[in-house]
Amino acid sequence: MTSPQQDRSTASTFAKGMAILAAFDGSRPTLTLADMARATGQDRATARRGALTLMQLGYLHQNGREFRLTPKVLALAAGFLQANRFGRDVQPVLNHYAAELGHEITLAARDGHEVLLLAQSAMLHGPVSFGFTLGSRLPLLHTGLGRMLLACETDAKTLVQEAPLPRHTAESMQERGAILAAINDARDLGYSATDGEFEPGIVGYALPVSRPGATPIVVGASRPRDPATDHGRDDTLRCLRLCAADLRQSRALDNIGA
Amino acid sequence: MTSPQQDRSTASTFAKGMAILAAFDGSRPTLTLADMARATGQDRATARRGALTLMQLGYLHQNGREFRLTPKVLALAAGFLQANRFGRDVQPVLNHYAAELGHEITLAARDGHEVLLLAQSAMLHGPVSFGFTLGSRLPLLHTGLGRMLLACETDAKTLVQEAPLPRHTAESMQERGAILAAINDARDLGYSATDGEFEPGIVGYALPVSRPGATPIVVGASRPRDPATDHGRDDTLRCLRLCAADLRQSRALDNIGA
DNA sequence: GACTTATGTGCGAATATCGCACTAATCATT
DNA sequence: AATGATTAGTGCGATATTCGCACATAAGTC
Repeated sequence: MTSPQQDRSTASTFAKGMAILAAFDGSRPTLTLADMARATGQDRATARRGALTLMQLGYLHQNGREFRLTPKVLALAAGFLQANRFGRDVQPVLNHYAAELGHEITLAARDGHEVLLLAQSAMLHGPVSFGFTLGSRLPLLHTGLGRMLLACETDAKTLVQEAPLPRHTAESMQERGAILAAINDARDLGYSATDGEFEPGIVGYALPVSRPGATPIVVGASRPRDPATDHGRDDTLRCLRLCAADLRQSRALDNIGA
Repeated sequence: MTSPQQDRSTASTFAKGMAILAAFDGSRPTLTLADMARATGQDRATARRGALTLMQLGYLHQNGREFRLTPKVLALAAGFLQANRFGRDVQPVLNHYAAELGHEITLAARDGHEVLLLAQSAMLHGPVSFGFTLGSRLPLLHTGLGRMLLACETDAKTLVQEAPLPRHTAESMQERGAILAAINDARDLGYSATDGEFEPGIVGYALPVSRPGATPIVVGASRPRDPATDHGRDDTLRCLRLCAADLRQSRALDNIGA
C-alpha cells in the first residue's frame, strides 16, 4: 500500500469511499470509473471498489460505463433537514416572506471556501438565479450571502486570503483588500450587498440569522438591478430582517454546527 | 474478526460507514455512539471509528456525547439534484401547477418498501402534510403516491406482500389483497386515490410521470376531504395530469435509475 | 489499422480493521 | 449520597481486508 497510517481511530477506506460519493458534485451528471479515480486521486481499482460498494448499497446506479447517483442520496440529506425541522419551521417562514417580497429567499451557511445553500423559498415569479438547489455551492467572495457569512466569522481575514478569487463578471472585485473592507462594512451595517459581481445585473442582499458566536447562517435575496434607483433595497432589507427574526425565534437553526 | 468475506470487489468498511451515516434518519436529531452501534449492529469501536471519520470529513459534528449531521450532507443530495436538473426543470414546473391547483404537489419514487420524496412544490396556503421534506420517507401501501408507484411496477404483488402494513389511521386498509386490488384499479384508471389512510381527513391523489418501463416516478397532491362532495377530485387530477405531461416533456427525469 | 483511453480481474504483501477486554466517566434511580 | 446502569475511551493481537500492480480485454479516436 502506501505509507502506514498513524490514526487507528478513523477508517481510511470509509473516507476514500466518501470521496467517491462526493465526486458526484453535479458538475457532470455521470461519472465513469476513470473519472472517479481521477477526481479523487485514487487507484482505479480502489475507486471501482468504492463505486461497486455504493451500487450495492443503492446509492449509485450503473448504466454501461456511466455511473449516476440514485434518489437514495436524498435520504441522507433528509436526516439533516428533519433533525433541524426544516419542513415544519424553516421552509414555511422562507416561503411566507418570499411571497411578501416577491423574490426568492435563500438560507445559507459556509462550507470551507464556498457558500452552501441550506434552503430556498419557492420561485414564484420565475427564477432570478437559475438552477440552484438545496446543497448547491456558491462563491464565497462575490455573493452577498458569502460576504455576510464572512462578516460573521472572527477570522474573516484568513478566509478571504485563502478563498479562490475567480472573475465571474466584469464587476467581480479582484482585490482581496477591497473585499475584506466590504465585509467589514457588512459587519458594521448588519447587512451585505453585492452588485453584479456574480451574475450580471443582479443585486444580492444578505443578513445574519444566527446569533453572534454561533455557527454563522444567513438569509439573502437577489433581484435584478433597478435601472433607476435602488428603490427596492429598503423593502428587501426590511423583509429579510423580519424573516431572520422569525427564524431566530423558531430556534430551529440553533443546533446547526460546522 | 467475523467470517471471511467472499467479495473482494466491495469495501465492507465503507459499507459500515455508510450505515452509520444512514442511521441519522431524522427520527432523532442527535445520536450517541451507543445509538449508532445499536442502530447498525456494529461493535461500538467500529461505530466510533465511522463517526470519527465522518467528523474528520465534516459530515458530522460532535457536541459532548451527541453527534449531529452538518449541512455538508446537503451537498451530497445536490449532486443528484443538479445532475437531473431539478432546479431548472423540475421545481419550476411543480411550483407552477401547485399555484394553479392551490395545493402542494409532490414528486416521488420508490426506495425499497417506502416512498421517497424527490421534490415538493412550495407550500402556499399552509401545509396540508406537515413537515415533510425532500428525502422524507412515506409508507408505500397507504398513500396515493405509494399505490401509484406500485401500479407502475411489474411485480407489485411481491412488494405488497413484503412491505410493512402499519395502521396509521382507523381507515388504513389492513388486507393486502384489498390493497393490491386498489393498485390494480390505479393502474387501469391511470391514477390512484387514497382517503384518510395515512393522515385522517386527507385525500391523496397520484399519477405516473415516468414512461412505461422506466423507473417509476409519480406526482401527487393531498387535500382535506371535502365534506360535501369530492368536488376537487377532477380539478386535482386534471392539474396533476398537466404537470406530469410537462415533466415528461422536459426529459429531466429520464435518467433516474433505482 | 494503430493509438489512446477505459475496464475487468487476479493475487501476493502487509496494512488496516476488527472486536475483545478493561478503565473511567457520566447518567439515572432510589 | 450511594448504587447501579449505561456510555465513552483505549490498547492491542490476530487476521481478514485492502491495496495497487500487472496483464488482458474492450471501447473509443484519429
